[in-house]
Amino acid sequence: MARPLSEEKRDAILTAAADLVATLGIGASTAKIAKAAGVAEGTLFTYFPTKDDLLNQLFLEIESGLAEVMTASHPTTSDPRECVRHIWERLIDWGVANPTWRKTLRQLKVSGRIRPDSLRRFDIQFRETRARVERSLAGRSDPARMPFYIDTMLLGLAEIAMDAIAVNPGERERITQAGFDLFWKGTAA
Amino acid sequence: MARPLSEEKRDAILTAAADLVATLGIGASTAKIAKAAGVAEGTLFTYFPTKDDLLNQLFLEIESGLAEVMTASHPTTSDPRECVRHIWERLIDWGVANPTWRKTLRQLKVSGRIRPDSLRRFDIQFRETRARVERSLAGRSDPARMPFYIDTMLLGLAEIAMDAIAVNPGERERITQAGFDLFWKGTAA
Amino acid sequence: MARPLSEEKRDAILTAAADLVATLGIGASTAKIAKAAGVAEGTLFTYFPTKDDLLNQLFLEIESGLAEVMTASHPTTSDPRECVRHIWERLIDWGVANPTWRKTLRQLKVSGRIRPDSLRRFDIQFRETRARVERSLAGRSDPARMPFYIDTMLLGLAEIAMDAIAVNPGERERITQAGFDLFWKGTAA
Amino acid sequence: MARPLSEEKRDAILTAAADLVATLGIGASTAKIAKAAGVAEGTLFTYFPTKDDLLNQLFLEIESGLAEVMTASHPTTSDPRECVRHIWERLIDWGVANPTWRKTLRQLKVSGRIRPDSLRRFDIQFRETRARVERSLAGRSDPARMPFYIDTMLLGLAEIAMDAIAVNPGERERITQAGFDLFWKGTAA
DNA sequence: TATGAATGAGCCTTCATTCAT
DNA sequence: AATGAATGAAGGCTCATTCAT
Repeated sequence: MARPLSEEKRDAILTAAADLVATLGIGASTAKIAKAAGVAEGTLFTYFPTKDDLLNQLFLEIESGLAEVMTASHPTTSDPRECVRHIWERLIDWGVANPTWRKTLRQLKVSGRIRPDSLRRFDIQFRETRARVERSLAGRSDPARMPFYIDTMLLGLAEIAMDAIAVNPGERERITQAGFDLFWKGTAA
Repeated sequence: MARPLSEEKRDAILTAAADLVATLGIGASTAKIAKAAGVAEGTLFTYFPTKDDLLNQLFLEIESGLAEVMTASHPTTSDPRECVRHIWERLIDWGVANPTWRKTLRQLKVSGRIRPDSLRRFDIQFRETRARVERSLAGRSDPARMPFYIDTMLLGLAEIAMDAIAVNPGERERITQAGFDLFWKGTAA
Repeated sequence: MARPLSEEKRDAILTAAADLVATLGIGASTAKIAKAAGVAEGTLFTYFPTKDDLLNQLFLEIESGLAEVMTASHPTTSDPRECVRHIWERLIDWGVANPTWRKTLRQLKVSGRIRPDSLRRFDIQFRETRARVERSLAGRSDPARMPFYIDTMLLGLAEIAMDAIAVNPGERERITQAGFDLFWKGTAA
Repeated sequence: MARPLSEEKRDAILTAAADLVATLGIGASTAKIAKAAGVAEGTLFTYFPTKDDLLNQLFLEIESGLAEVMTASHPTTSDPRECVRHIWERLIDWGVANPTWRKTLRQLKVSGRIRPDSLRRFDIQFRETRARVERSLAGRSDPARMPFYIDTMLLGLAEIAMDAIAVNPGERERITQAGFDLFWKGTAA
């Protein structure tokens, strides 16, 4: 009757990893992560058999959080523009509220150590939001370009906007607005 | 009067570094880089005193190449749209022609090891192109948003487009077009 | 609760270090020391975070041993001359018994890598012996010269004598005697 | 008809080596020494085929200087005590005037890289001075102990005194006096 | 399960020496 | 003779992972 793995410790490790990866890149050592999490070096490996596993779980955890934010709140209006705008703002809110996670995410994406299936998982979680955006753009955007606009550009633009806000927090409102306008006008047929 | 530093070797090191950083990230070891460049481990350090120096030079070299491409060719028409389109296409061309350099650049940017002055150097080299874009957008874009459009969005969008093309080379034409349209329409007042 | 640090290994490392430093100087590599101690290269650093730390601990360990020898045995007589002589002989005994430690000590002293607080620690350990010598010289030596005689000359002379014995082991008795006479007569008022 | 070796460069290298060895120990790199001497890295090796050769030459050069100082000046009196005292003071003078050389010498002696024949050479140069001391001690010191007093103790004591002065320059007079007294009284029969 | 000591490959850098110029 | 680029073997230290406790 072995002691069960502690959710608490798992989270502590993940949080510590996020912090250190954001700061130091994926080169952050497992030893440092363990210490920051308040667990022993070896304990980390009972929760994540491999550093790669830890990194992948971290990716999943963060992307889940982001997807959740998207799914959690629905716009009250049925106006297409307002609907996309609502999503856009949730995206920006998330980025502003979680600067560390964003940095971590960037490091992870660039690291080449996130497995294809980890990447795919995100698409699934994002599916519902995606559908809402698609409905909102329907009729006013070239249907052939829809995947490009939604899968490639929407998140890409949001990231750029978040970066800009990170550098210039005082401009948050204006950047959010300008970014959204660019997307909305740019995707019109 | 002794053997002069060899431009050839310097370039070989830089090229090898670009290849390996693109593949392995900035964790690519100096030993591997030296071997790939066909020089002794120690030789790398007579050309670049430090790994950080190597990384910064690499950044500078790549950004210079990009800036040069922008500056080298001028549009024939004076039509503003065509002028920006010309620049946009040079950007995409460069990205498609140098996929390794793009990957390297991303790794370097995210690494936190590029010195501020290296980053600033790029702004200077890009200044002329920037001015041309500014002139082209003048009158049709909100002046207050100009810096955001040019400094933040133009290159950002181009990068997203390049990524999309890298994943889907057959769609090059359509992505290039769609990306440009998004920018051009999106930046209208 | 994990495997405890092993006193045994620590000592093996220290002993190996002493041997190699005596022979090769402080340039002796940590790799060689680890191998000689029968532990992995990395293990050395779990016992001594830094080569400098190893060197300082080594210094402390050796000086402690020496100080202990001084403190451990007390002369039976209260005759001042015999008292100093007793100390002098303990000193020489120690040197003869531990030729490697003496060589190591010399290397360490000359290396410039022993921290001031490591040096000071010895003074403290030596304090009791020092007091005994001071009492023995009292009355027959110039009080103003006392610190010079005890702190500077006593140990210095002993070292010279030990060196001479090391070169000429057969002369041990005579050198010991001659050295002591030199000190005793030389410090008379 | 090749260019002859330049005495000047040789000296510059030797001087630079002395400085750096004093500061850094024999670990001082040939590259640093060459740079400090104002010559190219390779040039050092046309003057000294090997680092060991350089170190041995350095030793010889410094010991020669010291021996020369001893031989150069003769005491005016024929009083034995004054004669030894004169020598003792030359020794101390030299040490105080050349702190760097003393440090260098200590490093070299301890390094184990000075060849036996280099060591022997000094004995020869010192022979004349030695004879003078021997004559001065004759009659008042135990003849059997003469070699110990002169070869071992005289220079050893002088070194200790020099060290003490180095630490406490203001006490120069007193230390010189106390050291000499110790030697003189201590060597009486 | 939790701990942290143990491991040895690998990392960046330095170095004495050689050799093309 | 003088120069300094080229070399590859160390050097000190870090790391992901294993395993005794």
